[in-house]
Amino acid sequence: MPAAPRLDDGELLARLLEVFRAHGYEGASLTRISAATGLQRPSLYHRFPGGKQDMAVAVLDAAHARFGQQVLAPLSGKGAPSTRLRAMATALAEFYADGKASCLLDTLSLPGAPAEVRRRTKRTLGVLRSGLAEIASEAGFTPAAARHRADDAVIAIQGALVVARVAGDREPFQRVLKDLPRRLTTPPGR
Amino acid sequence: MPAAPRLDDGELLARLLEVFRAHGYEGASLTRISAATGLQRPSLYHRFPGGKQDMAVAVLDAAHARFGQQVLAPLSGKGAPSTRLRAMATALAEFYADGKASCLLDTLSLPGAPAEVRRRTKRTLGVLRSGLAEIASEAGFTPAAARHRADDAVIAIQGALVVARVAGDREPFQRVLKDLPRRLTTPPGR
DNA sequence: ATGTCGTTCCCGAACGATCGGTACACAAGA
DNA sequence: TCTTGTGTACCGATCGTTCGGGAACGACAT
Repeated sequence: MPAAPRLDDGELLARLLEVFRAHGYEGASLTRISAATGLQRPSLYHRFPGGKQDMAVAVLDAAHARFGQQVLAPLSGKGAPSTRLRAMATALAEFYADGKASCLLDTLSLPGAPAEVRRRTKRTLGVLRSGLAEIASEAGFTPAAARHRADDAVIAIQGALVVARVAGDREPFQRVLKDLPRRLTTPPGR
Repeated sequence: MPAAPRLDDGELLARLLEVFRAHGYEGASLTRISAATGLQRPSLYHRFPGGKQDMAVAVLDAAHARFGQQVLAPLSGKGAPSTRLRAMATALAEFYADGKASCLLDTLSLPGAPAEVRRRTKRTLGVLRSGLAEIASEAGFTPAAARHRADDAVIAIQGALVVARVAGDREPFQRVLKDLPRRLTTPPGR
């Protein structure tokens, strides 16, 4: 029927992702978004009738899905837990551009973002925690210990991304990823 | 000599700290700052001629100083490293309101903040890393190992604050603080 | 082939509101 | 009176958003 989009939905969401994760919700002005996508502001409203909040929600939903497929799915595969965790670390490195990119869950969770947006950050963080807890449990930890290990891993990833952004030093992030299997499988007494 | 300020500098900086650490640089609009301090915008320009950037810099400098006195100073005291680290954990808990407050280094390091501001976040993070590395070194680690331990501790603190904000769950933050002494003093093989 | 028609996509222009910032006058203590 | 702090009023620019219309395309009737 109609005219072809200048930017297919996937590419558009990818550009939006970059803007939101770099600048946060309030920092992602429509002018910046317009510049990053090549679409004028009114055109963005054609794609996202709900405006900026719609864009952020779409980005979070897409990231949630991509996270499930690329990062969490390998955890449910076959092979030793440590093998699967190494696969996950590789996926995480790509997801966060080796530490160069910030995490949406961080930048979109400030109180300036709409409640709907913040709720989605909470949801995605929840599935990440649960996914890691499950594999830690599978590696032999009690449920409580597995939950602690998983939280420590999530904390390490998020913290490493903050350090990478603030200090401009990606080495800690890479080390965290490398240590991920040990973190979630090695028993405490060595 | 002259008219007394409605708010002494300390209280003013404390209010500014809350706004900046909650909303980040771009989210900390002068309207929000005005509401939080009770001062009209022109009055803020009287206190900070350089405007918003001056306020952010002043907040970071004050936090840097307070951080040095309340958090880092206990590390140079006497007693076993683990004892000093417990004192530091207590100070950190207060500094971050038990996990309810975000970290300035996180929220003020987004690319929307002026370079001068981001540089200060980098500086403060640097002294934190160095301070922790020093005490880990004192606890018997090689310089390289101490640096890793310190980075892991910093990462854990920052990550725990992100998790606390996103998930509204402060338990991981409290656990990180509790584990701080072990993290920086216990040898790897248990 | 030709002409509309509905649909999809995009943009120029403009809206009210808020942004960061300023000029200036008044109020209060030395 | 002189200095310092605050408030009223206002600046241009940008904020997120809306309106209306033009361009491209498939469908359908002539």
